[in-house]
Amino acid sequence: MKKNGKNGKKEPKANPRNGKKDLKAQQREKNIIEGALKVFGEKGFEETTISAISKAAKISDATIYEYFSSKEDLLFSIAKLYTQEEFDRVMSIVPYIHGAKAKLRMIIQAHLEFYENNRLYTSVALLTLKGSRNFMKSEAYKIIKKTTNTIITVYNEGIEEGVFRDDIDPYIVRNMTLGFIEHLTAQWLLLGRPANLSAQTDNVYSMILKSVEKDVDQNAMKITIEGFDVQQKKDTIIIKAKKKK
Amino acid sequence: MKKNGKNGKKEPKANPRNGKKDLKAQQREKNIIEGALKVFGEKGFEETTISAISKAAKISDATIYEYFSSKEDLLFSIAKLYTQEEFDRVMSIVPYIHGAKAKLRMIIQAHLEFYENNRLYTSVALLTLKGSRNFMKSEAYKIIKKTTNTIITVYNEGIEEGVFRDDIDPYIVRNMTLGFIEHLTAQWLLLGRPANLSAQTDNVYSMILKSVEKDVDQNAMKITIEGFDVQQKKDTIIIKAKKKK
Amino acid sequence: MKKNGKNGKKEPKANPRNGKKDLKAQQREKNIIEGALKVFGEKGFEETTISAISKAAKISDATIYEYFSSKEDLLFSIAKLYTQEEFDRVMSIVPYIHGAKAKLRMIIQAHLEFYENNRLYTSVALLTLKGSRNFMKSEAYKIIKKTTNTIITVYNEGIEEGVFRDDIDPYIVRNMTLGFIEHLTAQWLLLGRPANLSAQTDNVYSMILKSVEKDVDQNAMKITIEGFDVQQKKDTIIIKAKKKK
Amino acid sequence: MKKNGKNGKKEPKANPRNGKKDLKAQQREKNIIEGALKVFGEKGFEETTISAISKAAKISDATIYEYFSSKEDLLFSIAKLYTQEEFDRVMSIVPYIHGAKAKLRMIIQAHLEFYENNRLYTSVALLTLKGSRNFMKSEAYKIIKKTTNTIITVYNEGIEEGVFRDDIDPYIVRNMTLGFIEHLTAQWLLLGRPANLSAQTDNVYSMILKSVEKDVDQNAMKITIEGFDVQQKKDTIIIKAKKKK
DNA sequence: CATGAATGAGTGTTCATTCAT
DNA sequence: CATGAATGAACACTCATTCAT
Repeated sequence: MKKNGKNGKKEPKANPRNGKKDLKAQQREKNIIEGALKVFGEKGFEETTISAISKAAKISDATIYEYFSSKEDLLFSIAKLYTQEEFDRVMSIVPYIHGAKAKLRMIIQAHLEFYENNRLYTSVALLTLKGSRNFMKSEAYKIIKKTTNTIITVYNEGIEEGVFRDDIDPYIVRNMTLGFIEHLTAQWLLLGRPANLSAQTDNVYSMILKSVEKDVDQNAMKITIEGFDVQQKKDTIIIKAKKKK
Repeated sequence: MKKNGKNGKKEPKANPRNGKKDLKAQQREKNIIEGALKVFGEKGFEETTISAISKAAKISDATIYEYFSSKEDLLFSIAKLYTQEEFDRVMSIVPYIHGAKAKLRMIIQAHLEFYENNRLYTSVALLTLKGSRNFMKSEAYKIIKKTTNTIITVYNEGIEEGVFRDDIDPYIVRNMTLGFIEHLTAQWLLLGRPANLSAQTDNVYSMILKSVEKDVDQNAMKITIEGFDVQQKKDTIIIKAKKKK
Repeated sequence: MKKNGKNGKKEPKANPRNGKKDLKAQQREKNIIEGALKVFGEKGFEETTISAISKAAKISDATIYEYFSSKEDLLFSIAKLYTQEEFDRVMSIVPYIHGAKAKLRMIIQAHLEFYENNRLYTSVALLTLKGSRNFMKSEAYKIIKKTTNTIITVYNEGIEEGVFRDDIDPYIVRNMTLGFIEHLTAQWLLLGRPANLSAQTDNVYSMILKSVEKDVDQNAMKITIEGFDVQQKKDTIIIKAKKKK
Repeated sequence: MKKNGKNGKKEPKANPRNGKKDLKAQQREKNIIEGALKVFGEKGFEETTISAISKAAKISDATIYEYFSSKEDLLFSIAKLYTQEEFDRVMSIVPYIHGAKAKLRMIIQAHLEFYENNRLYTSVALLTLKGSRNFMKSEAYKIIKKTTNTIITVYNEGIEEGVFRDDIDPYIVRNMTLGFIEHLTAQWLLLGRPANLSAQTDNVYSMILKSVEKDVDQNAMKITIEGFDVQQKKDTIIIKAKKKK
């Protein structure tokens, strides 16, 4: 962004976010976002021109500015919309999932499926937004954060439930989970490998699970054998006949 | 990239990569890369101007084009140089590390330390290069790939050694490892959390290890008790007295 | 002006006002100013496009920005150049003119001739610059001011010499003089009346003179009549026969 | 003016200047003009947006076009309204003023007072309208002209009355008078000097008067001396004894 | 080699104006 | 009438890149 440096965040002229916003306008806004998504997704931010977006949305350049205050605002608005929708979708599923492990799996699955089903958005999110120094200051980012925080919540639930280790910083868990998912997704996006993203759900889930679940260690198996002394060590069990008196 | 760029990979006018390249030239090239690193690292690709780089390197705009064919070439060259150097450094350590686990740990440590000690490059690598659609086609990317492939090599070594599970796609392991590391690094870079990156080495290592190491499961313990039949299941051991004949 | 609000006064890249500035550059700068003068003079500031100027100067749009930091800077630079040149010209004449009245006349004549001989600049100065809220803050304006202050100097000289009234605020004299000249010039410019501007020199001069010169009152005429007593009052002369002894 | 303006003087859609124009509409038109005056006065023509005016007038952009055919039309309409009102005001005073000198003074006073009391309009008139190449072709300009012609009328009256010199082109007198007044006003407007504009009435008046009034020359003093022939020339009086018969 | 100087090509954003409702 | 919404038409300014010296 260069030009017109003057302004800062300036409400677009005709985007009265006053709830009732009539349907045509709402539809048009959606249209623009779809168009923008398409172009941003294919070309990236800098390579995308407003004119290309307006063409894709079949409206005029100027009209875009009725709905969004700048090219960047438009970019961030895509994230806001998609993330909010996805967040709502996931949240609506949550009540049906019981247990932290199942929730963890669900989160992974939801992410992978979402990315897989929204290739263009994925491109925007992983290639463009992640590199944006301004995105993190944006409104949209807050929603993203809310979403990713569910991983922390679920992890903590798992600790409560006694299924997850309690010796890891939850932020690290989130880092691992998202890092894994996003890196995998990026490979899928750019290299086409794996071919099927959501099919990786269980692979990802099981690996992360290994990292976070409480060890099913031998302490969990109390071995008693009549007439024998049983000593359980880390990875050795010593069974000796009881000494006769 | 817009402008003039008739582009097409075009050898820079006066950069005879003919081995003997005199020292002054070599030094100057290094200079330019340092300057570019500084500016790219602070502003990102699009916000960086050639003129800013030339100022930082204390040479003229035109001279940059004696050494690099384009702004993008310069960007990628940074990656090439840094990655190569880091790769060499790591490779020089390898012989002193024995065992796949130790090597895995070393790779994680090397990455985190490198990122921590090269903040500007980290910024370029994670924020700029990762989002570049052209980077993957570049010469520099091949070197990166070579580097990241060591993770796969090490993982395979671990399988050979019997310390890593053999039921995971090595690419998934690489994805997890790099995804984890890079996500963590990005958080450090952008949010300052964790404050100390390389200090996370063991946390990261242990979590990844959990995911990939061979289960210290009961199969690893062959239990035989004279006079008894021992059946080992996943987490149950059934010990019955042998039937007398 | 819209765009790029950021900047303020930013030295154009390649306008090293370092004295020696080679001739080609100097010539080119002159060229641009001539081109700009032509277009500004014909169309006014807002109606003028940089592209029209660059066409008139037979160089590229971008080159203009090598010499001037903005469209407005270019506009003001015209004034700076012309005023400075004219100021120098007038100053070189001054030594040859003696007496405040003659100097006043010369100033009027110089103004009218200059305007008449530089119709385009006159258009820019009277129609465009005079309405510019920024011009008064510009460097160029200072030179203008220096020029117009000569009127005050001359007026004060006239007071010293005893040819001008000493009961008028010199600033008012300047206002009257310049106001008269400029209004007349504007009529000439826009309506073509009077047809010949500099021919009005004496008309203007004599009218202004009437306003500022010391009354040629009866004190200037010493009346003596033999055999009579003559008393001269403001507008009465009393002549009485001398008393006979 | 750029943009859409297919222009061509085109009657505003819904401004049936058919006399009966209802009061609400009349009021609204006034409203718009007041709003426009405020914004034009503060920002100048190009910097002023229709939207800013509509905001100031608390109506919609489109409504402005119901009353005025273009931004420029609106600008000129301000002048028309103000000038007409001022003209009417002055004309209503005229009958009470007798003598060309007094009228001349009144005109000067009226101008200065009007400018002083209508700072915003003054700004528009002196900074914006005076530089407009189109204004002179406008309807509004005719009214202005009618107004300024009173100076000529009064001057001619003065000649008739024998109080003004008859050897000056009346247009020159108008030029001097208006030039003086406007230059002084511009200084007041932009530099705040003089602090009090209308207080300059007498200064201005007396200076202009000096320029135009008939010399209180010796012709005004009829000298007769018994027994002598008195010849009065410009600044010489020749008194000769009458020839004895 | 190094560079000063020139420029082609590009684009986000603004805003006066229109018109369907 | 009043207006919300849409848009066509413009343009100042930037910068990567080239090339003569």
